[in-house]
Amino acid sequence: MAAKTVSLPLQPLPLPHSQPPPGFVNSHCASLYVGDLDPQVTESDLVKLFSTVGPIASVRLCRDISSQKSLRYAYVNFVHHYHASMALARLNHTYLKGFPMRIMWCQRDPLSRKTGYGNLFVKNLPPSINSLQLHSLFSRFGTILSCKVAEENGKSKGFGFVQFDTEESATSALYALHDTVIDEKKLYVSKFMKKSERMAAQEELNFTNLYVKNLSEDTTEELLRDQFSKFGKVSSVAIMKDNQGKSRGFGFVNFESSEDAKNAVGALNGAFIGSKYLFVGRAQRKTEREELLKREYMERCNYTNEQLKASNLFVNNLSTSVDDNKLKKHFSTCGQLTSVKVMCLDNGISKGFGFVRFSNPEDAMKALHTLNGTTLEGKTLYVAIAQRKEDRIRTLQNHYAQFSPPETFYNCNWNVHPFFYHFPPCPSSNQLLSQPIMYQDCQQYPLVTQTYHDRFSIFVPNRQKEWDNTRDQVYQQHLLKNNGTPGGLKLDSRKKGNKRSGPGESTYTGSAGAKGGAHTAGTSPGKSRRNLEKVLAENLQITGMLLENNSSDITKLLNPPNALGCSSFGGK
DNA sequence: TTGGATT
Repeated sequence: MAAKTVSLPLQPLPLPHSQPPPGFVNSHCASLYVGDLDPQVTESDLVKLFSTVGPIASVRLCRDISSQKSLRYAYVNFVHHYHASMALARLNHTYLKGFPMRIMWCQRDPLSRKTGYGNLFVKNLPPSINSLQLHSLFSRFGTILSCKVAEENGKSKGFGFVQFDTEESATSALYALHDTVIDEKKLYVSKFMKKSERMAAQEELNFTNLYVKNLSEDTTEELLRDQFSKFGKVSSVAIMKDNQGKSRGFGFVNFESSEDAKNAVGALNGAFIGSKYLFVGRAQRKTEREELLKREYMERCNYTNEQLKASNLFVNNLSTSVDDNKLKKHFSTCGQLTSVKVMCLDNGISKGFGFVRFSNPEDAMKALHTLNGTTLEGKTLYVAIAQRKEDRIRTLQNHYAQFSPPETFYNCNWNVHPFFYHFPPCPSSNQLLSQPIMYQDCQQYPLVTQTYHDRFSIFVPNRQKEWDNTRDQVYQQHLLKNNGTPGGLKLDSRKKGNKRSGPGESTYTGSAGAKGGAHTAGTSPGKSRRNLEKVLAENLQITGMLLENNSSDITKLLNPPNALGCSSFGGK
């Protein structure tokens, strides 16, 4: 059946050391998972092959309990971690009885396999790329846990999988390698999605049935039909009613065409109909809704409260033209959203800020890092981890307590430096709640480094220059107004003391210091951005080479010698 | 052309 022949090594490999060298990788794990085995592979085949690398403690080939047929995977337990590590480097993707083995560190916790964390799907691979080459191509972006090209009868099926140990590595690889041309084929790289998830995504694109809520009591099915028919042929309208025949405030409108349904969502979601603002969105099937709720619940169970908090983002400086849908569109590029809300006044006009909740904190962090400072409808977005109201009040009160000058500061008639205008004079909790501020504290999120800047600057790190320029302009205008003097301050020594403790002074120092803080902190957006840029730059070079060179050069490029200078055992 | 694992 398989085109390739048995490929046991012809002679035992030379062992560079019988014992792990001092200071070698800290892990004690010496167990490997060996998958995708030929069904004919036996325990003795595995022992024979793996013991060429180092002493083996045990091998277990998993078999069906009743038929005793091989389940095509095994555990190989070495005596030493070092030899396990070496076997992984030398034998992964090599052929045993015609099948390339997929070797991984033994990972008993199925979570990463089940969730698809860091997992990519790659398709449109040229037939020349096998698992080892795919591994080489992706390995520059991080640590690969598992990688394979799907094969049938020894021939590539043109697609494969690469799972990294972090989402960050996977995202870097995706951005860098998607659309790269190899052997005249343009790679397609995406996040791995289970079939059910893809079907659901497809369904989301092709829906015809709409869920309509927030209906006023007097809204009739006829009125709804009238409104929705403006966008295309409506096949049914139903408002849900209670036992007394009273509207339950929600219903369904089904269109004949999915395009019309989408247009209706765009136009009528948020529209004022009857005496209320409608919510209009894709109707979910009952099972789908139940599944979603169940999944959300399960996902929440896998995260700590602190991480869950970090799935919700606060988005400020929204244009009044941005509604829930536009916000959703802008943020859904970073992952699956579970809710989007632009906060509005009673008259439906946007308050200029909103909240975006992702299904997981990783996607929320990606959005925070990639979308903070981006432009939407002409305005520069400010994105931060959302805080609960009570946390925000506490943070702000602490903030003001630290920086507020004595009461006399507010009562005097100084010509105050314009930097001070950032601060309202009376931080009562009512006032704190009445308007959004530019900054929400990140201290609750465990993965974000705490710096002075993180806690106290009201300025967005990667917009720092723009902010500084704006403030300089404000200050210049201020100077002009005051005949070129910095406000004509007449300070006695007491007042100078006050000024030094004033909020504007502290903020200015804090934000200036933040430039260093934001770019040197271990997990800061600055570093992440730099890494990504580096990776992209490297890839551009590689892509350039791939485009220019012929296939033999490409093979060399994709198939560098592995850790021990040995590319594989035969097979090909 | 979208995966996976019982020592």
